[in-house]
Amino acid sequence: MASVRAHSDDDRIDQSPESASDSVQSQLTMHSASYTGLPTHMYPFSSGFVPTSQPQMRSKRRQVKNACTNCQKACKKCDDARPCLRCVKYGIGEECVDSQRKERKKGIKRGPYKKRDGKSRATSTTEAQPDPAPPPAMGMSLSGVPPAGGTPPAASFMGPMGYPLPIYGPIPTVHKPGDASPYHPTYYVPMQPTPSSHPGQEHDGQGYSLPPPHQYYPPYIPYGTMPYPTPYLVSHHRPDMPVVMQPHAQYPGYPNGHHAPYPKPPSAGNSGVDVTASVNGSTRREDHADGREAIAGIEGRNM
DNA sequence: CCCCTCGGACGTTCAATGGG
DNA sequence: CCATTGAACGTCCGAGGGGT
Repeated sequence: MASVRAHSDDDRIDQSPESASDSVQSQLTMHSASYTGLPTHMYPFSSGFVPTSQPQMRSKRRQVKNACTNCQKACKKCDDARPCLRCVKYGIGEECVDSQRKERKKGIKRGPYKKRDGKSRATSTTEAQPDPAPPPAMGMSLSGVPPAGGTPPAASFMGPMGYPLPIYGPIPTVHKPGDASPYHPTYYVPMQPTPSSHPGQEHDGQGYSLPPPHQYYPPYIPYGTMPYPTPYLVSHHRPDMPVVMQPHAQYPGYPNGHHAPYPKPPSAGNSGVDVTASVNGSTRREDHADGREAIAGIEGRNM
């Protein structure tokens, strides 16, 4: 997941230098400390948080379990929320549905496994860190206590994105594939911009510009008190998308049912939201009768 | 300059395999 | 049975090119 990169213009919220268009930052994704317990979100720290003595390292890229169909088509970053941020931005929240996953092949024969080179019993996934001082991927432990050993994390008590842990919200439960799409209301409590988080920083997960505090401090809602449908009424509280959504009725269906041009997202000038991305219909992949042929293109590509 | 396209790097999942 | 392996499958970064 994800991180944020500051941009000189306030609207960029993406962590990647990628086109502003799809710079829909998926902070939600990185928030859910779900999948493996400890989130391995990407680029968690602004360079300001990373000791300069250490080479800037990218933490692992974090992926959502299941991108929505729109993001999948666009090969763009999605998040766990539905509608995802990108769809919300393009006003196609109602079309934001999980993509369908192929079933994995079975019965594939495999050759004999390579022998381990005799050393560690580290598993492939829990590989013993050869690095004595592994990068502070999280810069924290779940307990909020800085991990023992190694270099002191740059932001020991910060959750991903630098949100202080105690108010970071609940640790979502792990869901297995097939479970109903979990939704955990996520409360975004913005960190204070740091002097070091300046525009243009790459993959630092922090440097986005923040709207005035009154715009991005979400109301505190105790976990569990928000009814499930809420996400459809109130957009995810996040500093970069302080958008109050209307019920789906807000989104007019496409004429003929599909593939009309996405509405252009509101202009950056008036919302502080990333809107540099226009989704202009003719080129949207939804018109994917061509180009990457929508899903077909994806399948064809065999990504 | 902005935005879209898409190749390919990278992450995740999980069946097959191997060892205790 | 469980740990490990490794390939299938998925996500999405980011370069490059077209459009405005």
